[in-house]
This record gives sequence, C-alpha cells and structure tokens, in this order.
Amino acid sequence: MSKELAKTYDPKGIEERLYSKWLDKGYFHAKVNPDKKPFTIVMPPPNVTGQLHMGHALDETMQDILIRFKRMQGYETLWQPGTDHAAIATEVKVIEKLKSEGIDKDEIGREEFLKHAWAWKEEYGGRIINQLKKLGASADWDRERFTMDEGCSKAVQEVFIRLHSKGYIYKGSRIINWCPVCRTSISDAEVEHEDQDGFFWHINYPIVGEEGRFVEIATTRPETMLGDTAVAVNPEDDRYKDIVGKMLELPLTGRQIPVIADEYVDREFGTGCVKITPAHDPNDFEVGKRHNLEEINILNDDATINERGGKYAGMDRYEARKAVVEDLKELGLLVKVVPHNHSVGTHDRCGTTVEPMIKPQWFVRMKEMAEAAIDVLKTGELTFVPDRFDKIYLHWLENIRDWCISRQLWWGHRIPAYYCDDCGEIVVAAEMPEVCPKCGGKHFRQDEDTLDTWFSSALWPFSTLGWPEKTPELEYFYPTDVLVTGYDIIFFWVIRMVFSGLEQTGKSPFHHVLIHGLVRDSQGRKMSKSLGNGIDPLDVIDKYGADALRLTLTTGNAPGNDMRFYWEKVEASRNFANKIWNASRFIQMNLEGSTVTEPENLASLCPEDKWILSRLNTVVREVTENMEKYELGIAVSKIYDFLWDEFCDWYIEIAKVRLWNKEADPAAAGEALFTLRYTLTQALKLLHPFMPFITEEIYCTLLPEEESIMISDWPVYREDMCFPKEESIVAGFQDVIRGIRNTRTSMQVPPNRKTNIFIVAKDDETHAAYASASRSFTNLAYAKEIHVKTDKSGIGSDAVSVVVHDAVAYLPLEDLVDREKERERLTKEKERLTKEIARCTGMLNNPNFVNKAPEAKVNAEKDKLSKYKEMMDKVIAFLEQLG
RNA sequence: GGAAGGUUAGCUCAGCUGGGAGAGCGCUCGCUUGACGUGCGAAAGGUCGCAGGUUCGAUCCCUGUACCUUCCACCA
Repeated sequence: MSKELAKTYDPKGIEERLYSKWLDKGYFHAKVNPDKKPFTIVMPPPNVTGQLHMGHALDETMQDILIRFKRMQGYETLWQPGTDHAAIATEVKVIEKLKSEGIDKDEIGREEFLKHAWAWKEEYGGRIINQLKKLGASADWDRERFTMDEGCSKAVQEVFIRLHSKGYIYKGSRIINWCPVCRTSISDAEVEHEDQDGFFWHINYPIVGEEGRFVEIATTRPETMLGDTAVAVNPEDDRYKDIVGKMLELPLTGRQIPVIADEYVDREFGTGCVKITPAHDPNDFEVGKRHNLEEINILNDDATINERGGKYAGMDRYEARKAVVEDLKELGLLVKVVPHNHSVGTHDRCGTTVEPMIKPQWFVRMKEMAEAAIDVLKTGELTFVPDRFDKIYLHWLENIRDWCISRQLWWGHRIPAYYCDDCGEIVVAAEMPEVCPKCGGKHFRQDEDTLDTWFSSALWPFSTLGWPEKTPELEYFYPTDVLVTGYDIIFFWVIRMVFSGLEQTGKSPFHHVLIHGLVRDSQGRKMSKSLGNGIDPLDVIDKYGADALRLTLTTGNAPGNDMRFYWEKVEASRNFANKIWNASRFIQMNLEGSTVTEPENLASLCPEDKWILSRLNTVVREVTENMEKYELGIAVSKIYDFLWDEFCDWYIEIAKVRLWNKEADPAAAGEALFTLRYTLTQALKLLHPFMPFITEEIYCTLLPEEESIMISDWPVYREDMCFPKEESIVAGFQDVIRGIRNTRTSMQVPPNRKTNIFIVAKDDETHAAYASASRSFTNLAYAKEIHVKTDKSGIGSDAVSVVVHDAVAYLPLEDLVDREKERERLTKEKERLTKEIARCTGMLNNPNFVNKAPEAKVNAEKDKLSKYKEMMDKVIAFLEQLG
C-alpha cells in the first residue's frame, strides 16, 4: 500500500478513523489471561453530569500513556472506565432543569423525581465518555460501569451491611455540617474554610442577682446566643474563678444559664469567656457533652430561626443577626464591635456558609480502618508518587473523625436501614424485613436518606470487578497497579478507597498513587466557570488535534506539580507532530520504488547508521526506565529531542547522500532506508503512548504489513545495537560540522557557496573513521567535497581552520577570508580553551580531588586536559600564522 | 497554629544516584539547501532567592532566612 502523505499534518479525520479502527479491532478490551501478567488502572469515574475539562484531559492522558505503554510491553492491560452518579451535583442539576419546566421536586415526590434523574443520566451520562474517546483514551469500554448500576449498588449495600454488623457504621445524633441551601448534611471533607472579614461582637451577659455585674463574651455569630446554654471560662483563669457556678441571664430570651469552667477556653483569646451553644458549634457541642448541657436547636433546615428563637422566629440567620445586635444595643448590653477576620466553613459545592447542627445521621467509625490505611503506607504496600504526599495522607488519617455518610438527597444509594413502625427498631438488611425481630411488628419504613457519593466511589476498584462475587476478573486484575489522580482528591477518594479496599478485600486497592497537579490558566489561576478562564480540551483537540493536546499536557511537567496552559505550548506540540510527519513523508517518498536492504547483521552497517541505532538503543533504555518510574515528562522530552535533533536534523541529512546516489549504489541506499525506517518506527513506538494517533498513522504507512503500532512490541535494549565507537566518530564529525557552520556564519559566507573541506585527523585510526563517513557529511558541511588527509600538504596556508579534539578541518575560503574576523574567532576559541585548561588543571592539581574522587572522574579530567592542550597548541599556531 | 511545594535565561518550566547549567516560546542575524518556513543554520541571554555548613567539589545534601503558592487546623 503506497500512500501519498500531505505536506502538513492534519489530525482531523485521521484521529476519528484510527479510533474507530482500534475499537473495531477490540484492542482496548482486556480478558482474564493466565498467560500474561495483568496491569490494571481504574479510571476515576467522571461525574455523569460533567463536561470534559483540562483536569480530566491531564488525568486521562497520563493513564492512557501508562496503559498503552504496558500494553505494548505485553501485559494484559485493563483500564476500567465508568461514571459516577455524583449525588449532590446531579441532584442540583436535575432540580434546576425541573424548575425551568415549572416542576417542583417536592411536589412530584421521590419516585417521580428519580425517574427524571435517570432520564437525565441516560441523556447526559454518555457525553463525557464520548469526550474521553476524542482524547484517544484506550479504556475497556465494554466494561464501562456506573456507580449506581446493579453491581455497584449491590457492593454498596453489602459494604454498608458488613460495616454495620461490625459496628463500624452507626446512627447517632451528633453535630454535623449542614448546608441550608442544599438542605443536606455534608462531611468534613466537603467543608471548605475560607477567611472572611467579619466582626467580633462583645456582649454583656448580666449575672443573676448581682445588679450591674456582667460577664463579657465575644462572638462572631451573635444570633446563636438564642441557643446558648452556658458561658465557659478557663478553670485556671483567676479573673473569673469567683463566678464559676453562678447563673447568668441570657439576654433577649429570659433564660438563665450557668457559668462553667472548661479547659477548652483559651484565656488569652477574646475576653476569656465563651458563650456555649452546643447545638450550633462543634466545640460547644463537646463542652456541652462534658457538662451535660441542654442542646437547643434554634435553626430550621433552611437556616431561618425556628420557634425556639422567640420573636426572631422565621427570620433568616443573617437577618436575625442584625436584629439581635440591634436589640442588644438598645438594651445597652452591646459593649463593642471589633472588625475580625475569621475562617468560615462553606459548602464546596455551592459556597453556602454551612451551619453546624445536631441531627440524627449515619456515621462510619474511622479509627480502626484509618489505622490499617496508615499501616499499608508505612509498610510500602502503598506508595505515593511523588512521596511527599505521604505526609498529607498520614496527617489526614491520623486526625480523622468519623465520617458522616447520610445525605438528605434522593439521587444516590438509599440507606438499607428499616424502621419498625411499631417499636422504632432499626433493622439493617438487604431487603425490607417481614417481621420486626424486636416486637414482631410487620410494618417498616426504609430510611429516607441516601449515601454520600464517595461511599460508592470508595469501592470502585473492586466493585467494578464484580465484588462481592468472587469473579475471575477480581481474582486476576485486583489489586490494581496504579491510581492516577490530582492531589485535590486525595482526601475525598484515595484515602477512602484505601481503607475500604483493605477492609473488604484485605489488600490495598492499588500499589502506587501517581499524583498530578492542576492545569491552571496562563496567569496561574485555577480554571473555573465563574472566572470564565477555562480552556475546553475539545476546542484544543479541534484546533490542533488530540496528540498535540496530550503532548502539551505531559511535556515539561513533573508529578504532583501544577502547570500552566498556554496556546503557544500547543502550537509547539503541533509543530512537533508536523515535524515527524514530514520526516515520515520524506522516508515514505524514498521508499517508493526502492528496495530496503536488511543488513546481515547490524555490525556490518556503516558508522553513521550504527551511530543512530546506538543512540536509539540508549534512548530506548532510558525512556523505558523513566516510564517505569512514572517520569513521563522526562521520558517524552527524551523522545522529542531524539527525534527532532538527532534523527531529523542529523541522521536524515546524513542519509540523504546515499539516497541521492541510489542508482549508483542501490545497496547503500537500501541500508540507509532500512536504518531510516527502523529508527523512526522504533522511536514512534516510544512516542505512541503520548501521541497515539499520528504514530499509528505513520507506522502503518511505513510498515504496511503491520496491523497497528498499539499492539506492537515495546522496544527493548539490545546488546548488538550498542556501538560506542561509532558514536564517538559521529560526535567528532558533529563537532567539525558545527565548527564549520559557525565559521561560515561569522565569515558571512553565503549558504549557497560550497567549499572544499580538508580534514587532517590526529592518527591513523581516526583518519580511517573520518574517511569512511566523510561523504555522508558533505551536505551538512556545505561542502563541495570533504577530503580526509593524512597531512597538511596541498592545503593553502590561507585556509580557515576549525580545531576539534581529534582533527583539524580546513576551509580554503580564498579571497573571502577576512583575516581580522578570523583572528577574532580564533582568539575567542583560545579564551575558551584557556578557561577549560585552567579548570582541568586546577582540579588535577588538587591532591584532594585526585586522591578522593572516583578514578573514572579523575581520568576523564585528564583526558579532557590533554585534548584541550592539543587543541590549544593548534589554535595558537594558526593565530601566529595569521600574523 | 501546623505542614507541603516553589524561588534556575525575557516568559513558562525541566534538571535522575552531588563532578563542566537545559528545553520550549520569545529576541538577534542569515537562509526559496531536492521532508518540513508548523522549517534550516548561527548567536545573544543565567551570581541556579539570600546567608552559613558538610564535601576535593553543591543548582542538587544539611541549617537558617526572605518572599510566593497551596493544604490542614475548633480558636469563640
């Protein structure tokens, strides 16, 4: 199959065509295969409601790179995809949609609402998956799962029941974070603390029976005083020792509350007296428990004041705050108002200030499972890349509190708990019980609440493989190998997967966690909807192709670090794609009507060919090592440099001479073609995980008998492809060429003016090496011909000389020589050599260096010194000659 | 109040186990060289935040310090 390639690479059409091909061939599908080692990644399930953003693009690209790499290495690779029901996020969107249709959630009721939610899921659930496909993601779509599908739901139920029977899940009335807008409880992890400018209101609480004596408290939330049930002071605080035990009159309510002593109070802070509102502050709640205080809830679910708030009932919390302050002022009890910056908890979904409230909720007891999760990191069964995230993980787990898992939402897994209508007994079971085990009653109601969305995603690595059934997949693919995710999701998801995996399966759900940073805008800001600074990955793909986007996201980035998005970076990536496209086009054009000559063995090839193969060999080894260590950015930059600098800028140019002389020497041209094609296709394999589309297109064009690069073998280091001597010959030649180009530029010789070049090598061996490769370099040196000679005879004394370590090249430039410029150039060279010689000499004269440094280092310096000295002698001689 | 990361060329960032500072973009000069101007060639540009220490030798290790970013934390 011969194919005419376009002059510039256009990813449009190609990407779609190739993706369909891969899907049709079933390359993405993984099967249980005892003959192969498995390699598994579970995809962090994107929200069904979501749209692909740069964060996904980065995350999925990194996973796809690892998956494609391992697939080529011969592993049975499973990339397990799916979507998350995203409880709150989806519910909010469905409510909004219904609202726009004039439908009220509460009016239609739970069942009807869920119908709408599922319809939404059906409509939009596939959207993000299709977007992922545009990126080239080679996930096993046949195994796509959803956190609320039958299997995952069963896993959720099973885990709930198990944890409950073990006593790790319990129901209790405790203080939780309440979002008054979403009207649900949320977990600690979902509370975002932000500093806000507010006030410190200092208020006098009169002491009962002591006319004119007050206790001054300070608060940032004066309205909560309606629920105060004590004032606390530090037991060691001499200022207040005498009032402990006395009663205070709580202004505006007429209630009397005691002064209590508790260690919690910081004497230094505020007035040293703290109002205690057990129902609306987590610390006060604890204090209240210690002192047996009444808990007075003064808020409704929407954060308006309830009937316990007396005249303030019905007011919004902020309205009430104003009113309370106003009334206190009138009573003369407001001492002062001080501006105060303090941290306020907000709901990460909607930004609403959360209210701590006491509510009956379901919790997961964390102590034991957290310890297990800590152990598994300490023993090394689980590792973070980079490892600095260890501390973050450990710190969170060491300070973890019980996890509030119940949500007052409809979209989610309903809690499998049933209440007996007759006696109130709670039964946790898979099905609604027939008979109450306590009273024999027959009527039950299921708990109205659903579970935190992260409860189900915590099970993702094993629920997707069929757990709790003992499936062959679970046996084979679990535990997974690496989890790839952003650092922003460690608490929500990674930790919960680890302890859930350990608890349910006895194993860490993955061995490594590869952490990446955020993709920020060009100014370093987070991309966000509200700022409108987000870049749509699909836009990038549309304009430059998925390969360019993928390369952009992986180049020059280290694990765990944030990166900035620039369109210029994408352009650079696009340019690279075009570069290799054109290199391939060149090779393809030359393959037409030519015969590729497979060498008998690689050692019989010419030095230039051996050089590039040897370099390729090194790159293969290094890139593979980098990939194994998750150093994707380093790996890809090595491939980039090899392909552009060494292969395109040097090797292709070197090979041209033989291609042009195809008629005269077809065998030589054939070997050049062999090396060109081999080197390129091998390097493309290394590049394939990063740029899957263009590599596939080129690979199949150059090797029509191959089915696909993505199922080809990953290159391995070969002893028979290691040619250090040839590497050194070409390195010498490269120095000569660079020197010549440099000289020509400084002499302002026009590029079209070709000259003769004479090279005098320093010994016979070098001479032979230069002689054998000289012809290939003619073009690169802008030479008519390169004459490799054993001595200077016949070279005009006015020739410009270029000194390298093992040879001198002469350019007879005749009348073009500007002696002044030449002197300048040689003087500069002399200065450089002087510096180098001084450096080497300094090191070698230092007995400490010679005695203590490794021998190899010392010898290397000695070699360098002698080379520099030889070069120096020659440069000085040439300078003298110039007069 | 804890903790982590950053500080390297004009900009954005790499730099593996300490041994002569790199890339991309930008800038300057030259180029219709038979794959590519999304290109080729040549150059300019850095006290590797600051101060100490360890070492024969430090961008890299240690200590301190300044500034920036982020995370965690109940300071009413």
